[in-house]
Amino acid sequence: MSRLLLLDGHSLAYRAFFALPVENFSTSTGQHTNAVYGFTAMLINVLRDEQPTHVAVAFDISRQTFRSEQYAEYKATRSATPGEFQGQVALVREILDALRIRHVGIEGYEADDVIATLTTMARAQDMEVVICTGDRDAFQLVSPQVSLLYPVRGVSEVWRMDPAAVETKYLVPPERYSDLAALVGETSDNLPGVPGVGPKTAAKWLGLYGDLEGVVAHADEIKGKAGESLRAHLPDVLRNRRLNHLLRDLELPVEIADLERVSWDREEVHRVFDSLEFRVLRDRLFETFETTTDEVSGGLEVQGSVLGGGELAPWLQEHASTDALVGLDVVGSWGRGSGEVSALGLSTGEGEAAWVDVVDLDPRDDAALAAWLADPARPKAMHDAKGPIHALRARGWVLDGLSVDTALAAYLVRPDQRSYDLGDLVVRHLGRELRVEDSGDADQGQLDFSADDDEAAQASMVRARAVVDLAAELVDQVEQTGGTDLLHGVELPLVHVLAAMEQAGIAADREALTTLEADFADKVSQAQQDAWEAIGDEQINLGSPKQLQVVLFDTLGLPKTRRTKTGYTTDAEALADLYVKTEHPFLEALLRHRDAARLRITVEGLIKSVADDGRIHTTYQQTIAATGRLSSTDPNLQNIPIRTEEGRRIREVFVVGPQAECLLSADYSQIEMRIMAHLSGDEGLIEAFQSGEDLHRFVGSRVFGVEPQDVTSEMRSKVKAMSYGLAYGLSAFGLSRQLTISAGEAKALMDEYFERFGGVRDYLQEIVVQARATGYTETMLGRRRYLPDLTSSNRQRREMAERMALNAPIQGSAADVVKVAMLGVDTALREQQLSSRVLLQVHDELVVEVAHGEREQVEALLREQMGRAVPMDVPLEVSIGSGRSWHEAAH
DNA sequence: CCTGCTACGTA
DNA sequence: CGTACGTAGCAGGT
Repeated sequence: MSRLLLLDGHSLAYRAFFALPVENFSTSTGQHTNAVYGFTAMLINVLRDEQPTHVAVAFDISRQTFRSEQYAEYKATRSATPGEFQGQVALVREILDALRIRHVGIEGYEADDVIATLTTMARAQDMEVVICTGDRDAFQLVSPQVSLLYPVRGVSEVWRMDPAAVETKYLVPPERYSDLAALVGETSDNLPGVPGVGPKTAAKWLGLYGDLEGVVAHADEIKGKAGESLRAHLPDVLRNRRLNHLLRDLELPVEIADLERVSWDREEVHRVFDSLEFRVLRDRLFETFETTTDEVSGGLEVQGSVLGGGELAPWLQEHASTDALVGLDVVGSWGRGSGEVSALGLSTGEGEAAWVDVVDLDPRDDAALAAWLADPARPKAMHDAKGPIHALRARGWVLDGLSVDTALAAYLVRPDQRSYDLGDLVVRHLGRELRVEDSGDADQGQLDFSADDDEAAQASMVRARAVVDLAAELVDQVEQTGGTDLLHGVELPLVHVLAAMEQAGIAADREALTTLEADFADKVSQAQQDAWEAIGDEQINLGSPKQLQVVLFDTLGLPKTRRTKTGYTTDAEALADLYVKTEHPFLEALLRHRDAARLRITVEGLIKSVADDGRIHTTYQQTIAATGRLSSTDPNLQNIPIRTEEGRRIREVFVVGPQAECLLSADYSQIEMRIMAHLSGDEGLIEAFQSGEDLHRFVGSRVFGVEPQDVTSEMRSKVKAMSYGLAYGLSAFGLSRQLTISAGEAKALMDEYFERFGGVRDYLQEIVVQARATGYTETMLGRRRYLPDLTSSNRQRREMAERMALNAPIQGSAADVVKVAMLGVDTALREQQLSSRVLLQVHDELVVEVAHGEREQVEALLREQMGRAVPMDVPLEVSIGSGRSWHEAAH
């Protein structure tokens, strides 16, 4: 039996809007999403519970309808749509498009008329109909084959209204509901009914005289006050009835057949849910429908088996001895620069597969495997290879010939995804499930392996197969988006460099760490004492913003700070501001406590991450930052303090290893500004860098029209803030706030800047124009970032996307340059047979551990490789320092 | 135990 | 109303 589900998009979204607190639902770009969320959650539930074969969503197009033309006051009492709701309907439509659910709206009519018409059409084909709406007018459509889901308690629950339920609630059958509503009136539509007549009286009359026509015909016979009132308001009643009657014969642009459920657009679903930051909802969507819909055509096929001792060498010979790509799945564990392999799954593109438990390898297998892994002429496809590389290496196997990493390829195609899970990619790009294709042939584990082993083996071989298939698809997509050079020339070779850096780690001075921790802990308790004392010894938790707010704004009655979602901010800037105003000693102690607590926590984290070899091995993430930068986790070594004296003490604990001579830190000076100069081609800025003059002094002299030597430090810091701000899409308002100058002064400063450096202005404008047209920005090496929000009708989202568009090519090109430099440095170290090693990358800085006697050579090599990483119209200046610790090496 | 929020460190 | 990250503790939910 076919079943049509009809939803009233506007009414449900509107209900959701009021049911879910708007402040709890917004994206990082500030888009409110409570209505979209509520609607989508409800849609998923209803689809799951009703299992419709056909679906459509009806929308009101505008408030002007034939009803408001006939009766100007129709719905006139409804208050203006809240600003936070506006725009969310468009997002609901985006979700529906992604789910491939048709939505219909007809100018001049209401969603309910569309629903009534579709109901009539579906009934003509003998379909069941389920209507989901918060509008009571639709009760008139209910019949034995047409039920209605009416949301209650916000949107968390629905009541199923069938004829019996309508009658129980309103005392009349559904076909009389409009008559009843005409008599009683509908406040929300601004349709006044008969004063003094409620549902009970109306139902009684309708029972007596059959229908509204009968009631009207016998109006004279009805006694008492109610009868009098009815006769006085008959015109209203008739008007109500005319207006609440739903039209069932609109001309619609769709037929019932068009509404049949089809598989959704996976790519689009991910994109839309990503942009709305609906993680839980996305999971629920996939969980609920993954098995019930048929958008994936099945699992993956492999013909393979568990190999025993002595079987791997011949298998490799037979299936992996050409330049055809082989998928490799490493089973094991890894992290913090090391790992362990327990098994390997392999598969050819044809699905010839094998699995081996590494303990089963005999010496011949081991040798054959080692040779195959290390052979650059035997191309391998892997997914997220860096971890597996650690695991293989720990077993003595070196990997070469990594020709595709599917995680990296997927990252280049779409760099703004939150994860590149293999299963997701398989479903998304291959339209298949990451599981074994059911062939009905259960004769896989012929040997005496346990079922668990066999299952693990099958899963691993399927992953290997998935990786080969994905590799082909993704390599194609990378090629189409111009990323092939970036993939093969930069990202793939970089995997090995990063693996080596992680494996090396950086030596830590444990004693110094312990001393620091104790030191910071003392400062924390001292500050805590002082803070508590300053508020009459009330021992509040200084780390709780909530408790702080009570003390600051209630107990102490200090002036309120900037609002946050949950109250008033207690951030350092605001507290410092309050201190200037009030000089309250609590604030000084609190700020001191914050600083010390933060440093202590950083040190504690570092202590926990010192490995047995006395070194800290971070993990670099190569597929996280949408701009192309690396990120560092567990621990993050890219945010070790440097700005304050106390913070810099932490850098003293990162030291040269016992076998090495010193640490060397090499960083690019003003790389982002140089990239801006290069990309914009601005003559003034290029001249600034070629002149060798201090950049900000040079720019300051142009902007303020004075000689470079007459640029004051105040002038210099202003243009410095502006220069950097420009790369982030800074506005005049933001500049004024940051420099605490008037908006007018900030505006004048920016105008003058752009007047002097017109190329920069033109470039920044052009980036946004270009990105809006193409949908993406590009770095110097062709790394793309897609920014669909550039055409959003929502100003906040659009402007956010514009700032991202300004920044992405600059930050991303800098990332490109540093990555190329890392490859160059790595290669040069090897070619010159040096044993010095690159240990850390901090965006524009490389930290190298220099082996004895290599300092000068390494320094020259760094200058050379970093300086000429990518040819540019301005010189890339590298500044280098060395010392026993990272702190000493800073310069 | 998980998640969102606030706060804050780096480039 | 300035981009890109990662981490930690709190608070409130499960």
